[in-house]
Amino acid sequence: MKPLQTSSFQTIKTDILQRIRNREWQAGAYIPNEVELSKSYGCSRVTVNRALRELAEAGIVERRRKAGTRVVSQPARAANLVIPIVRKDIESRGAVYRYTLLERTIMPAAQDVQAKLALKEPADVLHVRCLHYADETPYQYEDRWISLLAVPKARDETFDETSPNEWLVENEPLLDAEHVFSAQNATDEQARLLDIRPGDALFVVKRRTWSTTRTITVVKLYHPGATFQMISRS
Amino acid sequence: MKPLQTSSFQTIKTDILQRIRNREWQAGAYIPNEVELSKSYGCSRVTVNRALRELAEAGIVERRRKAGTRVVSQPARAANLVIPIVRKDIESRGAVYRYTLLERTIMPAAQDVQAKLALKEPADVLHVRCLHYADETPYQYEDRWISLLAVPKARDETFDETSPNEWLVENEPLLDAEHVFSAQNATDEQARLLDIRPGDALFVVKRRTWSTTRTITVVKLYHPGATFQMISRS
DNA sequence: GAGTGGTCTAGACCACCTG
DNA sequence: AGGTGGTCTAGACCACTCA
Repeated sequence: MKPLQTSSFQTIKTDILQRIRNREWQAGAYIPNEVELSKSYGCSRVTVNRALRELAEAGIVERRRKAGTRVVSQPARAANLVIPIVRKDIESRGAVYRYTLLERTIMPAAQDVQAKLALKEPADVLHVRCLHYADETPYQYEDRWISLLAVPKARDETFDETSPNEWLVENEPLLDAEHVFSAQNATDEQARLLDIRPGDALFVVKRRTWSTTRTITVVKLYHPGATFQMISRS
Repeated sequence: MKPLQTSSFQTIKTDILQRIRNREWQAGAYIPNEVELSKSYGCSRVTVNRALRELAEAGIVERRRKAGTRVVSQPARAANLVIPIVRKDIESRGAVYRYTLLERTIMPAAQDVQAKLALKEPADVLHVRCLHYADETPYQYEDRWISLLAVPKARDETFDETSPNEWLVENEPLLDAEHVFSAQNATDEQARLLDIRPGDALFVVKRRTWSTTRTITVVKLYHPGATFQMISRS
């Protein structure tokens, strides 16, 4: 399945994982320090360090200076989740992508929007609602608020052809983001737009993106049948 | 918010990210190689390597030997998602945890179960259904299949007191796992168990865990109002 | 104060890939 | 064939934090 990893730090990482699995190193216990491990593995300390660092990033062990490295008792499952760009997601399934703009409004931020975008004073915001189709079937409904204080350029963009998703990736790339996933029943309007029945379960993704200080956009994505998959390998 | 990172590779990583944001290094373009970067930053190549490696892991750049390092055009959003152990999740919200066993049956695997657990021949499997409460309110309904071929010890465990979740964490820790998230409407039975209305939107997590070769468990978790949060920092 | 992990360096060899 | 990233080493200094 996976290509053979012959690098030394990988071998060491796997070996340490084995020992933890076999209870040779019990949960909660401290494992030998880097110097001792490097001696027993016959490698340099840096190599052991990399193995242990990656295990710590995976949540398998905890490390603290002076204290040492300890096996985490009940590690929470952690894994990398990838949320693709809608168009690519649809196209990778072999479907034809189409985009429709439903609304594009500029207005002063209302109380709740001001809070969502963490605006300190009232300011103009851009409200965009749109639909993404896969083979002419509604795939995702997008409801987005953009702070014009943070992205003034967005004022001149019509979003007729380009979806806000892609426009922002082009114009404000690599923002920090927070995602919250949940399930909710489709409202009448959502059902009409997505061509499903009211009450049908929707997979909802709320995304907030920001640059150093300013919150830039808040978006809610509604998928009727969407699933997210993630694989974690120890 | 975040502690100041004064380490050299962090500084370099941030600087490279800045240059990509500022379009100094355009999407799709190759950036200078490690030797050149280490000269311009006045550091060793290993330090640049670590910065670039982490950016590659974050999906910001792509690296190939001989070719070099290229800025990814439209990086898919990636982030680390943490799925805590139910009990810890509930207790961390300040609620009281309680567990109830609904069913514990040993039977030969039916066709579909055999497929789910990737069993090559018919074998006994353990079916466990249970409920997790937060402050006496149903919080999660769990429907799990355990391969007794892979975990024979489970045959002697009653799961009266300990939930299969925690029992497995204790007895078969650190398994590889695959998660699939989706939304679905509650069936009549699910609604009754979770004390909600039929049709209410449920957040569903399907988890498959395995060790080197054998699939060990398949579990479906149904949350009425559950949300998962994840934060990605560039 | 002292032990541990966190990081950096200079140099080296190798694996992989592209031209 | 040659350039690039991937990794390793030995030694070093530093930062953190526990006792």
